[in-house]
Amino acid sequence: MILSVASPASAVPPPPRRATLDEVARSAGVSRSTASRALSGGVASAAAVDAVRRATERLGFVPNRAARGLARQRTDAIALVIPETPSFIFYDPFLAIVTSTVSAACWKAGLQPMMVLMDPDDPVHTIERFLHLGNVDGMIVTSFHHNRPVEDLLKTASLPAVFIGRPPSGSGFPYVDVANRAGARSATEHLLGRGRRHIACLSGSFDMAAAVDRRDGFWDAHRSAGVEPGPCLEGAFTARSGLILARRLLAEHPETDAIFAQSDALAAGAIQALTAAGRLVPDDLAVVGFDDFSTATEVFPNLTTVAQPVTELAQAAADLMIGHLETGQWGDWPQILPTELVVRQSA
Amino acid sequence: MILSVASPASAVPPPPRRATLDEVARSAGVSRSTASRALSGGVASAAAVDAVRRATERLGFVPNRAARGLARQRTDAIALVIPETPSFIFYDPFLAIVTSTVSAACWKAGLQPMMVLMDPDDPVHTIERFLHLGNVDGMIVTSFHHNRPVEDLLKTASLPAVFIGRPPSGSGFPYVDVANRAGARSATEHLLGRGRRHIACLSGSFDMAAAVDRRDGFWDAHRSAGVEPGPCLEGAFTARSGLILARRLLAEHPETDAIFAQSDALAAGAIQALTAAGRLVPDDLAVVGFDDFSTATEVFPNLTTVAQPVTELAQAAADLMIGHLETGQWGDWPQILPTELVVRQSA
DNA sequence: GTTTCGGCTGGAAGCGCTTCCAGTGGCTCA
DNA sequence: TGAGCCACTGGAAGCGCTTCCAGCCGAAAC
Repeated sequence: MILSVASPASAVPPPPRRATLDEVARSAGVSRSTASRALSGGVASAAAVDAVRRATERLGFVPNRAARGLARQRTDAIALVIPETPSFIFYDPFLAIVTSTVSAACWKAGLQPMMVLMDPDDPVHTIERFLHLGNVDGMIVTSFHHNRPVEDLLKTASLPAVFIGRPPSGSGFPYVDVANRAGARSATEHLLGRGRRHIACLSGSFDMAAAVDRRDGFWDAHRSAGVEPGPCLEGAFTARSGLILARRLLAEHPETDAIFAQSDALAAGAIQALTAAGRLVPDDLAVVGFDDFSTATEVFPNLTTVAQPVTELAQAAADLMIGHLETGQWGDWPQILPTELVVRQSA
Repeated sequence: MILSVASPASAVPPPPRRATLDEVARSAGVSRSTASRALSGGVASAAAVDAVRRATERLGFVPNRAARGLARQRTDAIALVIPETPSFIFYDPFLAIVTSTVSAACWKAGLQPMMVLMDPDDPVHTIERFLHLGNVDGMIVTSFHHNRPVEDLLKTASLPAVFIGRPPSGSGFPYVDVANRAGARSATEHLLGRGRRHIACLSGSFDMAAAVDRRDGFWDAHRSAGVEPGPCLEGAFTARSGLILARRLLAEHPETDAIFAQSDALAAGAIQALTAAGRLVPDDLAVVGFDDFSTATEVFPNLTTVAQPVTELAQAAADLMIGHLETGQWGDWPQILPTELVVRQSA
């Protein structure tokens, strides 16, 4: 398998020893305690702080994380738990935004974010091992599918946790979410308002709360309008699923004149199927999506969709976690962020 | 911004204190030293090992990572450095494979992988801060663009490092790579073999070694065949770039009868542009890609492409790093893995 | 001039683990 | 029977940091 292995003997020097607080203190002419206080904002005279600061720079001192963690009984790291297999994660814009937002928030707060994924070969165990290892102070969980073992695991990990997206069962974890139900309702009302009367719903998997909530919103709108809701087909939040479900829909429910797709990807897949079947969007069938990610304006016709504030959502989760770490108290939750219908061409 | 903040008073109990080695030792009726040895495979009688194992289970003991790290002077964590902004990373199949492979390899070796991305607002500093914090034993760097500050940074971090993909300048870092040049050559030879004489190359950015090497392979094939190479257009390794470059190509070099695209994404984008322009693939223009990711069989016509063994590549990098951590020595490098031309419909 | 106070300080005791070192006891071998 | 080994063990000394606790000093209060 290996083609070439020419071997220029190791060129990389062994890492030089790092300076310790002791050395900094000595170099600054103060005690270790004072140096420590000066660095971490405890009581210390201006002169001491200054001397320590200078010594720190002179020696290139960087505090040892393990030692600090040991002494303070905290790791200053938090886990971003995404119980999905890596291959999936890398195609989901939602997770991309969540990851980068949470990471940025952590860095700003002096915390180290760590991504915890699931090893497909050994799903529960990798997470368990990580969380129980006591190397994080808390966790932010997202993209959570209803899954007893994992949920139990998170509970027994006895770590503070925040969920992004309502946990499926009433597990008592603090969480933030968007107004899925209201958003779905407004999307459906938009379709009803345009005179559509045979509206189908393409849904993500019902093991996720978002899918359930959006379906309920879809039903709410129908109930209020006194219109019989069309079929609700369950799949996944992906384009591929949209394609498949839309094909099935055309075959089984030819009277359908509108689709509420629970994600932009589902909508995009559906539009692909509709177009392939010679149906015009929005004339023959109107389509509304959910997300307002970049896909929404990359497909033709551009998607009418329910915009959800993912950045704010992730930020809220991070704030909740960070606040708890700092104060020991949970801030207000659940925080439910509003969605907004963005009308474009597809409906 | 926040819609609802009903607040069920904090329901999450404070984490219970964890058992320590001392307690395990006492419970097992041995000394702490013996317990430590029993757990980490040092010399210890079978009876002692067994007693400690049982006590460990009874007490739910999990070793404290910080304490262990402090005592052993190592963190048992390694950084996967991807100097890209998060938004980019999440759409790259190469990185998806690398990430999951490296993670799995680390877990297997008892190491904690940590993803280090670039904060777009503060590119160098986030990495610097992380690496200098001394919380990893080594790093695996990939998707590296030529970038002096970052390269210097990696050097001064004085951590053992392995690159996936040849570092642009001869920086002396151990690395693994695929045979980019040979792969590109074989792709080009395939096109020449089919009688194409006006072959263009759509390239990724030349600040990455892969783009340079693949271009060189493209030229190699032409030189050997005594054929004048067509233009080489530089962009990025993305579908969008493929679309744009192919349009330009059609306008500026209408005689072109084949395209060697340096990635599947580039090829897919190019095919989209060609199809839109009414050109038939492969009849009017043949297209060869590079990667053999899932895109290759998702576009129409299916891509003839150069398959690269990304999983093996990532595994090799992880092995190199892990080996160094265990032995203090670098294994053979560079390891250059072979590519293979997969012939499908597009050429 | 003495007491009181408050701001700073250094010493020392850990945090939970690893590992060196000097045993201890049971064996084998002469 | 005693010397010599060997396998195993516990004590103790750290790893580098934080933090409690006295103690010191000068300034304010009496």
